[in-house]
Amino acid sequence: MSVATAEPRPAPGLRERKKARTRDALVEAGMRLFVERGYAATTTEEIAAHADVSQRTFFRYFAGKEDVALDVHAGFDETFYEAVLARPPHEPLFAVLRNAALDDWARLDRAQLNTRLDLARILECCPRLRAAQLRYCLEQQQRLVEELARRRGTDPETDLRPRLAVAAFFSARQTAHLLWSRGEEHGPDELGAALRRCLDELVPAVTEP
Amino acid sequence: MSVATAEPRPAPGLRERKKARTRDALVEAGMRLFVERGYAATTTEEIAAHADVSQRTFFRYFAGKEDVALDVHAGFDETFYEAVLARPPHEPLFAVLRNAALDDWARLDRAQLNTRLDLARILECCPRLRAAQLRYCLEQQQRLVEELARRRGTDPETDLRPRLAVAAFFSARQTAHLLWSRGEEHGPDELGAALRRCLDELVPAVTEP
DNA sequence: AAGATTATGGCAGTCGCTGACATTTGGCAA
DNA sequence: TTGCCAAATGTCAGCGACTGCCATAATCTT
Repeated sequence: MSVATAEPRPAPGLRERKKARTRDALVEAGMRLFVERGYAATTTEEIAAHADVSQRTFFRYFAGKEDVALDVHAGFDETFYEAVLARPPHEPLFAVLRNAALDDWARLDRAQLNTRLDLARILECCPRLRAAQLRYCLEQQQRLVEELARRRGTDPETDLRPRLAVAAFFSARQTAHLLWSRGEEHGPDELGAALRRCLDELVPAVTEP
Repeated sequence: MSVATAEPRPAPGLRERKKARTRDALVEAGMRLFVERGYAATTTEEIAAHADVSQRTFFRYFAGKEDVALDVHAGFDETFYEAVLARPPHEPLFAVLRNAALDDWARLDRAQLNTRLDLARILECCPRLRAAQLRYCLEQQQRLVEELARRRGTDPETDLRPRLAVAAFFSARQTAHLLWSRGEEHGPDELGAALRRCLDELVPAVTEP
C-alpha cells in the first residue's frame, strides 16, 4: 500500500548487495569451469573455491549443481516472458509466442548470444543437466499458459489451447536451438533463421494432408 | 542370413533366463518401494536387497536409480512404437502419431493401466525423476523422427516436419497424461478421452486466427 | 555500543555411483 | 564327468553431491 515500500532496487543495504555479488560470482565461476573442463568434471567445491566461499555456502545459494546453469537459462526466459507481456492484447495464441520469440531475439546482443551458445554446448554433452533443463522449461510453461489464458479470459484448466500452444511452441523453439547450436555458423542471423523456420514449419507439420 | 540364427526366444540358456529374472525382480521391487514409500525415500541398497542381489549388481543392471522407473516407461513406448510401424504407409504425418496413440490405447489392459497410473504418480512428486523422464522422451522422439522421415522418403535433418510433428505430438500426449492423472477418474475411458481431446485441440491451438 | 538477525564455515554423515579385485556360476568341450 | 573359459556377482574402498547441526562472524537495529 505505502508508496515507499520500494522494490529492492535503489539501496538494498550492504548485506543484500554482498549476497548478490556472491551469487554472481558463483554463477560466473561455475559457467567458466563448465565451459573449460565440462560440467561433470567440475565439482561444487571447485566452484565454491573460485567464488571464495565454502561448499556449504554454495548449497545455500543453489539447491544443486544444476541450478548454476539453470540460473543463466532463467535470465533468458525472463526477457522472453517480458516480450510476451509486451505483445498487443488481441493477437492470436500462437502468434503471441512466435512474435515474442522474434522480438526477444531481435534484442539479443553479442554477449548474450555467446552465453547462449556456451549454455547450449554444456547442455548438449551432459544428459543429467539436459534433463534438469527440460524440467525447468516445464515450469516456465506454466507461467506462460496462465498469461495466455488471462489474455483470452479463459480458465487454463478447462480451455486447453493455451497449454497446447505453449507446449508446441516450446518444442519448436527447442528444435530451433538444437539446429542452431549444431550448425556451422553461430551468429545471431542463423539463430533468427532457425527460429523462423521451425516456428513457421510447425503448423504445416501438424496439418499437412 | 541363416534360418537358424534364432532370436533369443526359445531357449536363451539358463544364464540369460536368470539375468532376465534378476532384472524383473529389481524393477518389481523398485516400483513397489517407490509406490509404498516414495522414490526419494527408497535407496538403491533397499531395492537390491529386495531382489536378493548386492547394490553393486543393481548398478550393473541399471545405470541409475531413475532407470528402474524409466524401464517401465520404456515398455509403454515400445508398444506405441509398434503401433506406429503398423499404421498404413501413406497416412499424413501427424495422423500416424495420433492414430497410433489411439490404437495403442485401445490395447491397454487393466494391469498396464494401473502401472501407468503408478508411474504417473511417482513422476509427479519427484522432480528429479520427472527430469530424467523428459530426457528419456527426447531420445524416444529421435527414433520416431527417423521412422516418419523414412516413410516420407526425406532426410530428417533437412526436412524438419517429422521432427516438429513428433515434438508437438509428445507435448500434447504429455498434456493428456497430465490431465488424466490429475483427474478424478482413472479408467481407460478417461485416458482415451483425454488423448483425443488433446490431440484434436492441438491443431486449432496453433492455427486459430 | 549492546543485542538481535542473518550469513558463513566446519564437520560429520547419508546416499548415489564407480573402479578394482576376488569369487562364484553357468556354458562348453574333452 | 571333468576341467577350462567366460560371464555374473560380491566385497571393499572411495569420490562427489547434498544435508543437518552447531559455532562463529558479519550486518542490522535501537
